[in-house]
Amino acid sequence: MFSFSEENYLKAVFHLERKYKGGVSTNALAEEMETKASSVTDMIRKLSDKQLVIYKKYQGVKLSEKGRATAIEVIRKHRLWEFFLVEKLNFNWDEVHDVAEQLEHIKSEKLTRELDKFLGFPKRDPHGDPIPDAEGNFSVSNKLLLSELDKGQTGICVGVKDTSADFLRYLDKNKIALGKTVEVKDIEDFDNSMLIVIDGEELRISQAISGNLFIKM
Amino acid sequence: MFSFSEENYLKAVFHLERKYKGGVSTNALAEEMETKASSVTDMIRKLSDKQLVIYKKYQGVKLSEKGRATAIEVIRKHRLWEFFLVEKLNFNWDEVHDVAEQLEHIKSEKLTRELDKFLGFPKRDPHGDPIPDAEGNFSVSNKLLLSELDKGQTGICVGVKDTSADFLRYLDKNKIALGKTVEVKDIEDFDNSMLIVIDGEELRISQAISGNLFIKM
DNA sequence: TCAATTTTTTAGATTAGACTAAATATTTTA
DNA sequence: TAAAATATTTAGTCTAATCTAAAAAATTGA
Ligand SMILES: [Mn+2]
Ligand SMILES: [Mn+2]
Ligand SMILES: [Mn+2]
Ligand SMILES: [Mn+2]
Repeated sequence: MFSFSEENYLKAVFHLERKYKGGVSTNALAEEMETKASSVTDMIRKLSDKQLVIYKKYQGVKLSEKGRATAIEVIRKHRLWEFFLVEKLNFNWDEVHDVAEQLEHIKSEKLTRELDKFLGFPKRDPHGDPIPDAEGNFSVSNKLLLSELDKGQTGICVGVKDTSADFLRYLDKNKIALGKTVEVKDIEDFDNSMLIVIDGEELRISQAISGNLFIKM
Repeated sequence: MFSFSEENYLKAVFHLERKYKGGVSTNALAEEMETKASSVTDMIRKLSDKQLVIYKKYQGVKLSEKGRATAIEVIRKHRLWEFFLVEKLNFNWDEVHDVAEQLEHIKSEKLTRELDKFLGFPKRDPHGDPIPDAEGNFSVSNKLLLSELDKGQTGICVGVKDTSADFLRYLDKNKIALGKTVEVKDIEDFDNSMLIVIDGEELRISQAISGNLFIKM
């Protein structure tokens, strides 16, 4: 059907559309894909010819319905595999991304459907991101960043914005995990660092941390 | 590490070495890979440059130790994934090959190791072929073809030579499965067809069938 | 508003892997 | 043992996906 590269571009456009509502720019896409703008222009043309994106020169791209469905299907597979790796194969949540980047391109409807069933139709991946169902539907919960909480407020960790291994291992090291309750004890005006309580233990975290942890109140 | 194409060629050389002991010819490889001899020559050069095969012009190829280890690793993954699909995801044995052809190229040592463990270190894939262990070791049992049995002899089905969906579905339809006992009731001289007994039922099979079913006595 | 800066596209190359057609080497057979 | 047949390699082309450098369009801001 589509090449790995085409699928990766579609996924990138999908993720960037949240931020760039009026159309995703060539440069934004080049940065996301870690490639050159000229390469992006080439690929955009190709995706446009295949009716996967809507493109007018110098105006950026948007996903077509077909492009969006394809992107969501790839994301569904990525997250299902991440769930599989953590739940069944003893992977830690900081180890799954690169493998899922490969597995998301395996083409087999039956495989995806049966994997989903085998895993019990999970709703969220190990990083708290929603897993689209077979029809491409997924919940967008109204979570907020820990950094947006005020002193005295309490919430539950439900996801991470940054999914880098470094950040995830920091969280592991400090016993911060999805599902746990955090309370904002104090906020330092100077650097916006926070004193939080988690598992009854006090912990001081920088804004680099609180700005990458999703909370539900 | 290596491209999908390189891995597929190595696998093909590995399988063909059984038949062509003195070196696998360009044409044999071209047929196995369903490609042209000229493409094979190109790839052989590349594999030779990478020290994966031993090659002298016009003399065919053999795997180097490094090439053999790589081929075995790919075959290990292929068969582990086939086992996974049948045992955990409700695939039938005639549906697994194409998906395994994709999955065998996923690069992650941890994934292979943990999948193996998760599956309970299986020794054989759904078609009766041995699954190499993490060190690349696997048993080569001395099975023979059903067509080699004489009238009156009995054996257990342990594998299939042809793994095409058509053949496997024929076996399913006729209740022939690995592990079952077959008895050769009669052999027709004219066309070598056999009258066999399986599950207490008589069945007449052509040589196309008996020549593709492995038996252990 | 128009020159400078930034963004995007175009032009031209490169690499992997495949193909066709032609050349050359090897093997078979008369 | 020399044609004939077959197998293999070489030469040249093609496509997908990438790159660099240059050109062109859009945006910014003095
Ligand atoms: Mn991921
Ligand atoms: Mn994830
Ligand atoms: Mn197979
Ligand atoms: Mn198999």
